[in-house]
Amino acid sequence: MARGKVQMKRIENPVHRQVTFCKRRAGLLKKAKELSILCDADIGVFIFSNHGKLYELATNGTMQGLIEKYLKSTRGAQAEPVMQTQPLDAKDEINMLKQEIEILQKGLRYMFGGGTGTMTLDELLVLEKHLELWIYNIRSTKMDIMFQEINLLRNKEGILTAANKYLQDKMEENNGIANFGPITTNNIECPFAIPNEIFQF
Amino acid sequence: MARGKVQMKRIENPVHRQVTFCKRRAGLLKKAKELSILCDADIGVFIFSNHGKLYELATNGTMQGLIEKYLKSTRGAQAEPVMQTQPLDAKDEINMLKQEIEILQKGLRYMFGGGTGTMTLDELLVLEKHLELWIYNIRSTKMDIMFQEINLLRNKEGILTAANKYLQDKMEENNGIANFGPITTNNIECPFAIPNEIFQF
DNA sequence: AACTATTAATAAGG
DNA sequence: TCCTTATTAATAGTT
Repeated sequence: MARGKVQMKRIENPVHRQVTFCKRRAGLLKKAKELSILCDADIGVFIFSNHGKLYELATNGTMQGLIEKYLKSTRGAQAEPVMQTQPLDAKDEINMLKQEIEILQKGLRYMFGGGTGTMTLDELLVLEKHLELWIYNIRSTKMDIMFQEINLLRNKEGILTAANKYLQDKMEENNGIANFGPITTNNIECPFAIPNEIFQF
Repeated sequence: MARGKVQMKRIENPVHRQVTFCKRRAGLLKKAKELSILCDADIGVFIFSNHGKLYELATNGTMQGLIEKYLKSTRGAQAEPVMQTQPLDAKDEINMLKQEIEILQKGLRYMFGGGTGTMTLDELLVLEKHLELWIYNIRSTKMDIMFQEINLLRNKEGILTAANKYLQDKMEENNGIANFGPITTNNIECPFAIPNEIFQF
């Protein structure tokens, strides 16, 4: 805007480009601040130079708060995850769960591995939607199997206790002499009594 | 910048303010685009009007991609979550896990509840760091308790089976007549044989 | 929305 | 990188 009109294309001279970058960057951030003040707007700007250096401005609160606000205001335009409606047999379900675990673990690697994964934000949003359902399914399956096991063992306990009592009665009936007391397992504490709440997670 | 200097403060006249907002918003986005083109920079701008309407510009790719890049470039300056190093007794551990579950559930409400929660991004980052450890702890505790239960029930089974055999031997010894066959529970299938892999999740 | 007087931004040069 | 200055671009107030 001075000493000659500027062509709207990349400045090839690197020194020239760097100078212009500094000047116009300052101008842009100033303009953003002014707009924010004059018109009571909430503005976020971030600029990555061609060498990857970040310059940012958040006019109100933090950039993170602004990004949250931005993401919130753009939610809902996202594709709904496709729901599985058909019932599956146990083997298919286990395979499905395993596959979901793989995807989930990919997600976890992304989230906790410092960005070394390659998931896109879109993938992450789908993952987000599926996560709760996956956890629920996996928990349900695990709990079902374990409770089934526990109930079977309790049934065995009942059968054996009954058999025990029957044999003892028979012996008393036949001999009239009981040479030992009744055998029970009631003195063994069952940890299930304590932490039932934990299974609600 | 014309017909009089403008005071750098909020324009109180709403009509005036709205007009200025439109003009300067267009100017700001134009400047951002020009800077991006001239200097080969990657720029994201988002503007929330005082009525919450969003105007955005992402010069290269999508805003989501830019936000990812932004978040990635600002990671590492975050505070490390404080790790618990002292061993805890079972009750404390359960309480800790419960508390962590509450925070986790708060996080889940935030992530899946459409933003009705009030977690900040900082909270979410801490949550992120803790999540993997929490899940591991919760799983370990649950598995420990359930395996404990299962082992106790198996012990009971063993005790009762032994008692059973002892009583039967005694009866045969005393009577010389066994009026029924041995009682076992071996015909009851145990589902644990099938899906052991699922517990590795 | 269009116009235009005026200010603000900035390209080139030092 | 900062200062200066000629010139262009943005825009405040008006119609």
